Amino acid sequence: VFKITKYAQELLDALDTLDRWPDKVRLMQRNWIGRSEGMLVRFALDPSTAPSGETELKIFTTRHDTLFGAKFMAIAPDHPLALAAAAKNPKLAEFIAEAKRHGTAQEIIDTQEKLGFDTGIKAIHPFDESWKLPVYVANFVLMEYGTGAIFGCPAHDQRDLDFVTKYALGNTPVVCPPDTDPKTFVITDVAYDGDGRMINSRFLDGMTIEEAKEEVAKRLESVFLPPPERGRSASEASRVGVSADNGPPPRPSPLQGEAEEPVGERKVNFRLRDWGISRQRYWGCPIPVIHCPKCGVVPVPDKDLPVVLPEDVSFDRPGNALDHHPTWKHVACPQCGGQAVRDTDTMDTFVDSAWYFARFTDPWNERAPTTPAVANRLMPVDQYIGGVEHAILHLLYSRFFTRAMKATGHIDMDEPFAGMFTQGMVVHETYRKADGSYATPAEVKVEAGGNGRHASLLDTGEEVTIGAIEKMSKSKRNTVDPDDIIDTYGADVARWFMLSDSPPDRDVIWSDERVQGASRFVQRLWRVIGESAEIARTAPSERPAAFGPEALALRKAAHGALDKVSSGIEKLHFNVCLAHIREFTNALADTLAHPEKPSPDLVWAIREASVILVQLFAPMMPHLAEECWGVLGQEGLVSEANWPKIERDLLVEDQVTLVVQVNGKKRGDVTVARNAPEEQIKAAVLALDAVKAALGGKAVRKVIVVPKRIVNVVG
RNA sequence: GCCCCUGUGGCGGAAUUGGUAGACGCGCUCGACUCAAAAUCGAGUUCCGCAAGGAGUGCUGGUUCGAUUCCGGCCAGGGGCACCA
Repeated sequence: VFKITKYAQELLDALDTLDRWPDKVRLMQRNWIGRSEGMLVRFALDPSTAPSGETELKIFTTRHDTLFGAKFMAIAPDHPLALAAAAKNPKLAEFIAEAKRHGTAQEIIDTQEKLGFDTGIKAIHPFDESWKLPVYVANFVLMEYGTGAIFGCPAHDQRDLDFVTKYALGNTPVVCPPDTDPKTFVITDVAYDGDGRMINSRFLDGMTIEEAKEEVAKRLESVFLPPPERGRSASEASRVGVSADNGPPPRPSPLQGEAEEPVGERKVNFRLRDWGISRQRYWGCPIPVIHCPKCGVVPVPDKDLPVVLPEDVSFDRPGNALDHHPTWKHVACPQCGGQAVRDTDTMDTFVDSAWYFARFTDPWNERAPTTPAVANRLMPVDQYIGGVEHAILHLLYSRFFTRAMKATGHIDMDEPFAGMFTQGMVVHETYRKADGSYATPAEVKVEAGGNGRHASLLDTGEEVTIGAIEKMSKSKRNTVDPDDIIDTYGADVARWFMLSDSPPDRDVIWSDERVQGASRFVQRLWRVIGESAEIARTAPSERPAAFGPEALALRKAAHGALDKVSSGIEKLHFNVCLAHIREFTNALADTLAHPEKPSPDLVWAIREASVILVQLFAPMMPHLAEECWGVLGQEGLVSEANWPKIERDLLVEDQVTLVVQVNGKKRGDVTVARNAPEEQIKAAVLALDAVKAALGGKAVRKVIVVPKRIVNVVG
């Protein structure tokens, strides 16, 4: 077991430092760690009812403000007190066995009734020794969380309310919602968990929930009782109740022994549980431990590490193949040399994935898992990419493991992944035949008819219905074969399609029609580059001193695209980048379409543009790009070329077109010099016929000029 | 049940974070080329309207000169956790 819970707070706090992680993933981890602030409260037991001398019941609560709404206590079926009581009560034992049988099944939990069994044990309210609460064993209380025991406050907890309704224990509201008369406020079948003021709660009355929590915590922390082992009488316990209504909280008296413990203590509880790493299966790293009948559990000495799995295993029997292996597990004990056996459990494969990235920084190190100097230089991972399915376990374990490796000196950092990105899946629509069975995309022909799309089987022509778009799976038969894709379209088309069709964090729908669109674009690119290369051959080697309007327009398109794609890639906005590349390709193709013989400056611009174009799509379509690079007569490989330099002055326009609105509605536009003074812009706008018409003779109240964007005339 | 995210044309999706909604593409329509088809090229394509014009980013209120963007309330779809006290 790895004590990941020791790091719960730290793993939670550090989430705030991971500013390049998706909020969604951080939130999921936060919920998984599940911190809640509450109190541990010791309820004394009425000794005459305790099954075997128990003196108290310790519970965890986050709603200590509602202590005066308590109606019962409930303990988990496997709580020690429940087991002690069951030992003397066969009916209770039966109830516990029944509750455990249902225990874990997911679906059942939703529908399962809240059942309880009254043990006959009575707990004493910490603020009133005369107030006795029945202790139930209840099927909805979990031993794994908190102390496995709760106090039930039906008015403000739905589960408790459901429970109480069944066993007729009643409820007392202790928090009154704002703007509600406490005298008429009652709880019937919906518990109130909102904000409000305390009622029916003696010294807490009138306080807010927060104030009440604080008051209860202060009082319970300052009352001491002997620890449970020593045992004590109910009258001793009654000291807790000394705090009379509205009286000051009692102080610990000097008479009380040092060993005494407070009745209540503030406690932070986590949902996160420790990480049990043992698995009874072959596929995992063996746990490097040897069990010796004389020496007990002995770790495998460093010199014998790593423990290697046997390769001659058979899986013809159910159970653990390692355990069945005839020789592997038998070894000499490293301490006494006697006969001993290896642990045949292997580690959870999440253990391996929790630090492989650190190993990758120096996989040649034969002596140690990492070479700290190298790992510290290369880590953390700048950009980690994976599916959301790993948002919690793998990523949390990796964060924990990195901290553990810091503690053991294998790496000197806390967080393994500086940037994190969760990409979507490739999904596909499904096709269902009349008999309900699925057809694969390869068997189906999809046609777009007048009223929507239709699908039919290729061989028989049978109509099939187009079903939901789902994650590709064998059972739904909605998979496409990568080999077929590469044979038909090539890998570059597949890449281009997947990048262009959806933002990378969303699922991409594999659609043959759209893939054909990508394929057409690839053909077009090849033609455009071919034509450009033809012209570019005559380009002057010297950069022209001046550019004509057409050359200038092309250069602006090239550097504009370069600018947008460069920044888009950084932000992982690949689909938008690809749209800009297409736009730029269209601009280049338009220039090439002119029949006249281009002037030298335009030829030079065409060569510049086509080189930039190839470089822009090279990250997405490396094969095509290298071919084009060669066609353009460029040296070496695009993949090794420097990213082109943006000429920023080409991005600045001398003239800007401002949209003109009247009362927020677009009525026209006006083109002015980039730095035109506001007064000049206003005059130009008010002179527009469209503006005059829209105003309909009304006086202008205000003109709002947003530089380089918009002018709004308010009439 | 609790928490979170997302709703934009027939479809996938853009929109410099409050400033021309629909970039780019798929599909569709028309045209050119062709005996014909495919491919290619050109034009069009949010809706209503012949048009002028009007409406429009799930619905509904609000803030603002101006809202897909911000705020409140609903509705729908998806995801996470799930008897967590």
